[in-house]
Amino acid sequence: MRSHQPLWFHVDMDAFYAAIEQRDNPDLRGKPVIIGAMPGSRGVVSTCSYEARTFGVHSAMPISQAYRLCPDGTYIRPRMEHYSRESAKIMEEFYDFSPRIIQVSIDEAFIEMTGTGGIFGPPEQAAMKLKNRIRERIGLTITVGAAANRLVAKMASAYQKPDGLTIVPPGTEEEFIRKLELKDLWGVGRKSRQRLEELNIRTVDQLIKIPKDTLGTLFGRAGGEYLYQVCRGIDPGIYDGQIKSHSISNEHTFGIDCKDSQAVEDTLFALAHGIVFRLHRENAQSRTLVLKLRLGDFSTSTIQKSLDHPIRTVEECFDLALELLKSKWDRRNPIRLIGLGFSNVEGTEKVQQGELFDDPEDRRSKVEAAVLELQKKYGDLPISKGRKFIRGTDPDGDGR
DNA sequence: TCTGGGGTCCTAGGACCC
DNA sequence: TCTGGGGTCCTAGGACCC
Repeated sequence: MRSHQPLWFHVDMDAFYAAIEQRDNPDLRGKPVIIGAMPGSRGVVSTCSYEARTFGVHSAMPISQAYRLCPDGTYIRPRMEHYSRESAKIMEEFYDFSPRIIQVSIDEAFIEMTGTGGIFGPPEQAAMKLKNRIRERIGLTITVGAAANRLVAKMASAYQKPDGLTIVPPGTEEEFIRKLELKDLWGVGRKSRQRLEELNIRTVDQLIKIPKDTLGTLFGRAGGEYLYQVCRGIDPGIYDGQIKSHSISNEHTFGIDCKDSQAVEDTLFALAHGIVFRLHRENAQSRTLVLKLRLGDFSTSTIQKSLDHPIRTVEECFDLALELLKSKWDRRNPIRLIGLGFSNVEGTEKVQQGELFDDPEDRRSKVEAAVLELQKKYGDLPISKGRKFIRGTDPDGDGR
């Protein structure tokens, strides 16, 4: 069997949420469409159409600012379920081109095209077939980057958008990357760029000249190694599917900063409910709970606690969350955002059945499994009801 | 400008054990 | 009495990505 030159495509859907809304509603085509929070509320732009971008609007921009720049735009709340279904349809199409798909977000995926030349032709041809397929069957445009590894394919897809195609032939990686700005390097954000600028490094050319040891001293061992590789087009192994740990979290930003303990606790309960039920749904478990607080001045802190056993019930999770809240919040400081999450989430294979017996928490856990079944049947119960419901079925009858 | 919500990965310090 | 190195786990914070 002959060996093949590795070939990866990175596919990015163009202005995905906005493009779906424009496809579904012809009145919106050719117009600025902004998906995200509603003007007047706290929140940001999630995605916007290319027409909106000509006004200077972009992702992650505060919605208030977007509204000032583009008051006549159409503002739409995201319809995530709809977008997820469209995303799944697109992924299905990708499987006709290769069995190796790595979906990295709702609107992005890697496709390994190594050895498919005999079927789809050279990279240009294969990419055009893929783009045509998605346009014809889904009605959306995509941008494709092609290279010998995922890191360069990813940066190639960002090079020309929308409806773009950039191919970086093997051996020309460094030449391609030299055309980019530092901010275009994947994994180099605002802070790293600032630090590089302090050192008078403003271009990729300048970065390539810095010895690996020096980068290590400046950015830490892992950070230095990463920078050394990324500017040379060497893939350190991004998205290799090796997920070491996993976390599940929910957070909520109050419309107005909140110092009403009852309101804060109610929100905390809803968050606990959300993450515990997701844990059950994923058949997973965790011993570590993380509470996140963001105050009125936007300062953010977290506090976490690990137990010697998995947290399995909403009650246990909520009680622990309250304990963390009490230790971190002095009640005079209004809260902007409160978040709750599990970290170090693992699959439940490791649970020893024996230790579940005679455990009072286990009965609660079973009650919650039953509630989960009901929710599957009848849809999500309102959270406020959920709190009463679960407390009302308290198997210990101790009123907690 | 006035900043969502969901994540992953890394660092550094401290506790504890051998 | 003062001293070391390594490993593992936990915690808090921060950079970055979509």
